[in-house]
Amino acid sequence: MRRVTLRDIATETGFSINTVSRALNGKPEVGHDTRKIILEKAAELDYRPNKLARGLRSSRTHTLGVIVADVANPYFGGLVKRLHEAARRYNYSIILQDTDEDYLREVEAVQVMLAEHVDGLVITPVQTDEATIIRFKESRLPFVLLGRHFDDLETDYVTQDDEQGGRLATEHLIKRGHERIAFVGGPLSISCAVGRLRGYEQALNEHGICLNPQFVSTRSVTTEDGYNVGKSLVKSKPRPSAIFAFSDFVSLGVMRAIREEGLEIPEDIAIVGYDDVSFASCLSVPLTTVHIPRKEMAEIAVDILRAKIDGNVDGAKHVKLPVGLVVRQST
Amino acid sequence: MRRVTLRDIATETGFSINTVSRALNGKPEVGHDTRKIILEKAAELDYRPNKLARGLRSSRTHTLGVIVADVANPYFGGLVKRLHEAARRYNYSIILQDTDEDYLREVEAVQVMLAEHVDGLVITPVQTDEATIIRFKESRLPFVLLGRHFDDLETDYVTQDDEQGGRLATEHLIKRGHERIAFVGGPLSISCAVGRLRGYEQALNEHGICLNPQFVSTRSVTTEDGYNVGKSLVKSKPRPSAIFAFSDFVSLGVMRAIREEGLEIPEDIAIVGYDDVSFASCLSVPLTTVHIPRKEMAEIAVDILRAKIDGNVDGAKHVKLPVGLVVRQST
DNA sequence: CTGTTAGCGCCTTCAT
DNA sequence: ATGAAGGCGCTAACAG
Repeated sequence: MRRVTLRDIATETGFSINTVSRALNGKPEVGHDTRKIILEKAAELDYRPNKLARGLRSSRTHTLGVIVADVANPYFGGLVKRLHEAARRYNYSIILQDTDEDYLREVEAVQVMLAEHVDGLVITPVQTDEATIIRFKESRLPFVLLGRHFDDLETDYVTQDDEQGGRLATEHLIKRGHERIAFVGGPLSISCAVGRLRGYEQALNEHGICLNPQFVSTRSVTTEDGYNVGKSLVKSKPRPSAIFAFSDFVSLGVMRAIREEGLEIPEDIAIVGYDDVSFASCLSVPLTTVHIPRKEMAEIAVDILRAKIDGNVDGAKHVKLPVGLVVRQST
Repeated sequence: MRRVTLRDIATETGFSINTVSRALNGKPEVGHDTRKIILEKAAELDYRPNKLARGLRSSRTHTLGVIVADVANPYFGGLVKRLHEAARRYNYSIILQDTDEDYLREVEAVQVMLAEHVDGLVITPVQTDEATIIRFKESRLPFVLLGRHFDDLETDYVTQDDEQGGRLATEHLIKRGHERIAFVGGPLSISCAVGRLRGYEQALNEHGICLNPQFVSTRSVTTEDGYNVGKSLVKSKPRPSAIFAFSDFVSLGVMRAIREEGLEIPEDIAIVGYDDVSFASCLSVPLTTVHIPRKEMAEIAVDILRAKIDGNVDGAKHVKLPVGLVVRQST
């Protein structure tokens, strides 16, 4: 029950392997009848090309590498899903590597991708430094950063507009009448954290609210972090009347801290998250959050890669997509 | 800036391509010094084998296929993460396909995996029928079902013990003094749904509680479903004092329905979920739920696959791992 | 111990 | 419009 190869079709139809190959690849220089016969036989035998052989020959594997920090996190999971969808449309397969937020793993993942001869690479780093990225550029493997970028590095990237997101969230709270708005941010080594903080500051500024340093922290990534920071915020005096959190996961922690103090959301403290992760709408108090256009981001990333793979490059592409505020009941 | 090949190392060291290959592959029949020279040169040149060529030659790609229903769902995301970890340990790469719970996509995914020449396949189907699976067996590609199985099909599988899970959850509620325990189950086309229902029935039986058909439904998969079923349960008279839901996602919906009626968890209605998804512990009322040993499941699945790939087979393996109850504040 | 020979399945010349 | 030859990079078989 061996695999069907070009040779099989060749012997069965009487043509040469070559003609068969050409017919199957839709080359123009094949006789009409010949092509028909060959295609029929191929279908009959359920021929499927051997990607390995093809890849070896053409040095194209029709495979994209995807490196993410944590697939178990629905934020990345969603991204991976979209990437897969986009890639599928062009018959690209996806090789996945999870770095578990670990820098060494990321380096390793890159090596694997190189060994796999992926045609292109999407990488969604979270907290790595630039070294990996620089190494990339040297490897000449087409790649694009997703959801994060480095200001001082000339690479292609597709991100959400975090400044806008920060502004949207903060302005929304201001419009609801809040002035004591706390910012439970992420570490500033993450580019999105910086953008969101800037947006927050801008919004306060524009509305003549001065920033209270006590209300600003930049070290939360997990729910746990959110809980801890939330705890101290809730106990501070005066306490904030609203909180803008780095992510929906961080929000979960903050919400819990708020509730543990016997306070109500949004009556006592309003809260806005970020990411619009799947469960955000399902919480007991559905979470107001910033929606990231993951689908578009994934599609654009794949398009950029395809262009680079096909050699249609005209300088690095920098795409920053607008985000949207999803107002639910936590504000 | 071409890739380094065996030939490069061969010419530079003066040995034949072959010897180089053997040295690099750790074959015993290579001289000590020779090996040393070759390894050094390989390191110096930063040689990395071409997986395509290797795969073509040896018909082993050192790649595992993973087909899941929805990576964006943290349940599957977690599974994928674990699979990746397990595979990584043996230097297997992972090709991912997301079926989006769609049967046709699943069929397509299998084709892709075949074309990719993966060495083995892990498949985590949700609601497909057996046709895909049967087709597999014919393709002679080593595969293992994860988290689900078919009673009447002789295949390898690794699952959690859903009957036990159903029993654990129900017994826990009974011990807490509940008698009016509702079951918000999943469609019985999903094997886990069947197991959980059986466990539920058994537990009730053993404790002499008779099953109230009004309290049993089997059609919830999403949070939305949970919400709808929850709504009607909450309004029924007498209403249940506890609810055992098919999954944590379904629980979210049920919890929301409960709250909307102005009832408290767990005081008015206790609730137990299933899956122990990442956010279950972070909810305002942390969810009591059944923990599935995903890590072990993933590891065993990979081990089974490795054995099959290496031809060490001794009949289909059926592994059913015990689950555990994680008691939190929703009960 | 090491080298030679022979493909894996495909595609790209070049010839016919 | 078709065929023959060569090779992508690697490994397995057989010599020496």
